[in-house]
Amino acid sequence: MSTIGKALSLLDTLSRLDKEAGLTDIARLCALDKATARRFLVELEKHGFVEQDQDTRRYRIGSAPVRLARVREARFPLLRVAVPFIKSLAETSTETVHLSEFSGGKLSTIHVEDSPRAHRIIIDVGSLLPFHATASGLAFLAFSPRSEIDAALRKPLEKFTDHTIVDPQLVQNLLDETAARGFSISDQGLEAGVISTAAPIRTPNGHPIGCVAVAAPLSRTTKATIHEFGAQAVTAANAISEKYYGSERPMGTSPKSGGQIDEPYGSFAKDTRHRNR
Amino acid sequence: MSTIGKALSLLDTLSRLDKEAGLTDIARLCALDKATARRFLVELEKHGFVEQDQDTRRYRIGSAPVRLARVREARFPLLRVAVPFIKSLAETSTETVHLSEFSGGKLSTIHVEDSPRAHRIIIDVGSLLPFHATASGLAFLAFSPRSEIDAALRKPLEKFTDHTIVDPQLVQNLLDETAARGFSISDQGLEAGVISTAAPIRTPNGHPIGCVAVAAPLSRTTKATIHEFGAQAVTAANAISEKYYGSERPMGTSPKSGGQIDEPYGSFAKDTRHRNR
DNA sequence: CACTTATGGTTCACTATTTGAACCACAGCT
DNA sequence: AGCTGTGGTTCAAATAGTGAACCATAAGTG
Repeated sequence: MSTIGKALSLLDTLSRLDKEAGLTDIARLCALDKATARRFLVELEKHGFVEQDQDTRRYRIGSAPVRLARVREARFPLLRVAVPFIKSLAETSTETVHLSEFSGGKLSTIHVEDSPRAHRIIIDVGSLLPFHATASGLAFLAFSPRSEIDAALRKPLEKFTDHTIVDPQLVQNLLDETAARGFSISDQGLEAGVISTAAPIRTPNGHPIGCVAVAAPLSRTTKATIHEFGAQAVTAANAISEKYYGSERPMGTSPKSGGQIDEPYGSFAKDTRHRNR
Repeated sequence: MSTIGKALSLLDTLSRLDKEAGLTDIARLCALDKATARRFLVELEKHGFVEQDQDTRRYRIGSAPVRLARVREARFPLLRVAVPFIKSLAETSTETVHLSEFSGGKLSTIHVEDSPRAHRIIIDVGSLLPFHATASGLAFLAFSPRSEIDAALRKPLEKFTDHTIVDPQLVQNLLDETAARGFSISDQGLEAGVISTAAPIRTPNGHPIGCVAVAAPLSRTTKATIHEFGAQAVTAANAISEKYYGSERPMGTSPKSGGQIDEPYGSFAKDTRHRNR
């Protein structure tokens, strides 16, 4: 792997820790030499990607990503576009709704709106969503090209609960169902007692970039409510896709396929949403 | 320079462009070989730091920084802490107020609240603030260690307007005044007809991390109003510093800007690091 | 229609950068 | 004192990075 790749992996690892970390820990977690880890950290620090606490000598994510994120969001405001829809969906569903984005080969949670109920599902911003065991992962894969599906299913599939489906063929069946239905369902795939449903946010040419997902305690859901949440997730995800790619692009792109998406079931040409804010 | 440094500089350069860029342009702007630029871009893309438009083949900032920024902000919410103060200051001053952060050797604008007036100063998020020619730069330097001041003043100082002060000794005088007063004043240093005043946000041990600045049209300001804005900037900056580094308690009260100018130097109690989760 | 001049992308011999075992300095413990 | 844990540094050995020259394609241009 290239030096750049290693340094960026270090950054990634550091960002997934839930506290600031010392040099030795970072080196161990990244499987790097201490000297190497330090050179990386120094270099990353020069550019503001990490910073070292003056007192504790520990390292944390720096402020450079904040600037980059703002630059990206200024031109490409996924969060800004998506959050109102996520909020609205959380209100109407009264369940926890979260938004994920595909980045660096992984699907990460980038926003969460908690359910207003006392008994609710808690999801952390930044958490990773395994493809085979979460509704978001299934929804993302179901609309991805074959090559990506195959690549994901070739890896060993971790069994998180008694209900996690780890047989690639059975996962493939779920993906087929998802593609046909427009939204995925994960019944306790990652966490016992939690059922989720998700729909993909996609580029104008149909490539998914993330998902909208609703997570609820299994105990208070029925097949009907889950399907209702799924349909709402599709509506929200489509609305986000449209807003995100629709009016936003001053640069001349996609001369063809001027807005039509080759979706699997003809649901969302313009305004077939069930509810909207 | 290390490979990592070069790659991160590329990322920085790409982020400062105001449109997506092609391979050749990127290579030229970064003074890199085309092959090298491409290898960097591919590597950065693998980790989500850039992405390539499928249609135009141009590159833009990817979504990985968005995730990193959220992780940082979750533990280190400068924007979340600062924005209410900036807003409040923009209201009471009726002038444009902006927030800058030091990162990677440079001072960048990370938030702007526009003046409500028709005649107002426009500042872009992401813009760089030269140390000798802006109120923010002066305020930042004035509270930095000698070594950093010397390093900044050793470089050639660009003359942006007829009023820009480029003599290192004269800049040093401004810094001394700023340190004594607690806030800086830049009279048309970067842009003719614009006067600004700024105060530093600082760590508990006094090291500046960014600035709060007020920018107004010269035509409607007097010495008295500028000093009033300066005092208000100090109040806001100190309040932000305190809240940012002070307790881990989430925001309770709304910002009050009615206080006096507290002692501007080294007034923060040492504090143990905050925890998370 | 051949020619030019852009573009993005690739190759591979050469060489500069990265690597890591061993090192130091310091701090807290026993 | 000695031990064991930090963070941080060194330098010969080896690996990873480099870039001139290359290809393929597309859009002009006479």
